[in-house]
Amino acid sequence: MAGRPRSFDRDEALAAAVELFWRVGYDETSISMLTSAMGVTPPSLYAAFGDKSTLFDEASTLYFDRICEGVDSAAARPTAREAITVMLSETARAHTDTGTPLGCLMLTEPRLAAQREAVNARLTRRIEQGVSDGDLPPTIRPHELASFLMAVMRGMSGCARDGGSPSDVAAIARLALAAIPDPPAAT
Amino acid sequence: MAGRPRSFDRDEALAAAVELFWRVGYDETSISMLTSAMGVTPPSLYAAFGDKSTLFDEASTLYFDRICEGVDSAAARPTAREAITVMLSETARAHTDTGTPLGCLMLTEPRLAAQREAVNARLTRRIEQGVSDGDLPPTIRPHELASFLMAVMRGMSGCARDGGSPSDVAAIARLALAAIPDPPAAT
DNA sequence: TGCAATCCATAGTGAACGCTACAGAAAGAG
DNA sequence: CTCTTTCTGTAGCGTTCACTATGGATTGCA
Repeated sequence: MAGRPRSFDRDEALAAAVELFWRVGYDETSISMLTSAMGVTPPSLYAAFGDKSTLFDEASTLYFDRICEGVDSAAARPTAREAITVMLSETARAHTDTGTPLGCLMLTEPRLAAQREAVNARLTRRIEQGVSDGDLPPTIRPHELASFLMAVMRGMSGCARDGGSPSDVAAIARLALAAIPDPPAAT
Repeated sequence: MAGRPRSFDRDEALAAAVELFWRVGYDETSISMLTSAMGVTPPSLYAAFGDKSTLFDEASTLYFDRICEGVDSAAARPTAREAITVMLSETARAHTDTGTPLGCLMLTEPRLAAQREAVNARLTRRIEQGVSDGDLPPTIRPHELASFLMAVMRGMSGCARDGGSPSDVAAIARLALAAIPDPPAAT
């Protein structure tokens, strides 16, 4: 019932897989690249994580959870405008962080459309809240604004991956803010 | 000196390659997929177009030329704001055109960063012209606005590929226009 | 009709892919 | 110690990859 314990740290290996998928993408990442980066032989990898697709699911879910923390943290700001401002500037910073791969795995990987849709939904709800709080004008359509912000962040990710400087990416975020109308001044 | 003429139309075969690369992407497109789509056997493909990378260069250049026609056509509008409006709405329409693959090859394919940079440069020049014409305020930085618009269009491409409806994509374009400031009214 | 040139179809190259069978090594349980 | 269980390393499975050698088919030209 006991058996030999595994000789590697599963969490560390998974973190290495996240970094690799993030930097290279799913299709371009081979099993041999994964075993090298994770410090594990193929049979150990398959025993611990299943096949490549299952491993990617787990890795991308781990990544997604971190994204959601950032989204929730930004959404906790008192006004929707502040929430959006924080989200965009934090996105600009993260996408050009030299300590991680450039851009965003969730916004880049074609097969993660469901994650994007989930973030879009959270963003939509926060914007709806902002409308009912009166810090966004009632004329806006929350889902459309959320989709616009998702599009901008995806564009920021692509700009970062193309070698755009942190200030280039931050400028995109700053200009996007100009698209968000102020509410009519309540007297 | 004469020799047997080729039995396929080179332009038609190249157009099929463009469609396939556009729909599937460079890495995910195999030679066998290309030979099927183009109606050509591998030796004929290699004789007519060189290797896969060379074929992609030719196909993406053909695609790029069509993009540039659209950009130039939009840029010919009398004001920069009109030019941008046309460019965004035409992009929204093209990215969801059911007669072609969804999204944009140039904005999607990682190795086409040079083409994106070229479009960004054209856009920057048109915006500079708009500033000097007085139909954009002198406070804007042309390169930043161009990068913002590129980011939005890339986001529109991703939205379309994720299954966003034409009206979803068009809404992104419409909201982006709100980010462009009016010039101070010249009396 | 024969020659030279060019293209096409079959078939297969070596390499890399995702994945796994197998046997030995390392742990707890008795 | 032995037994059982689980992990590890080697080595290789079948498939697909990009790409090409070879030989026959089809043309223009003499």
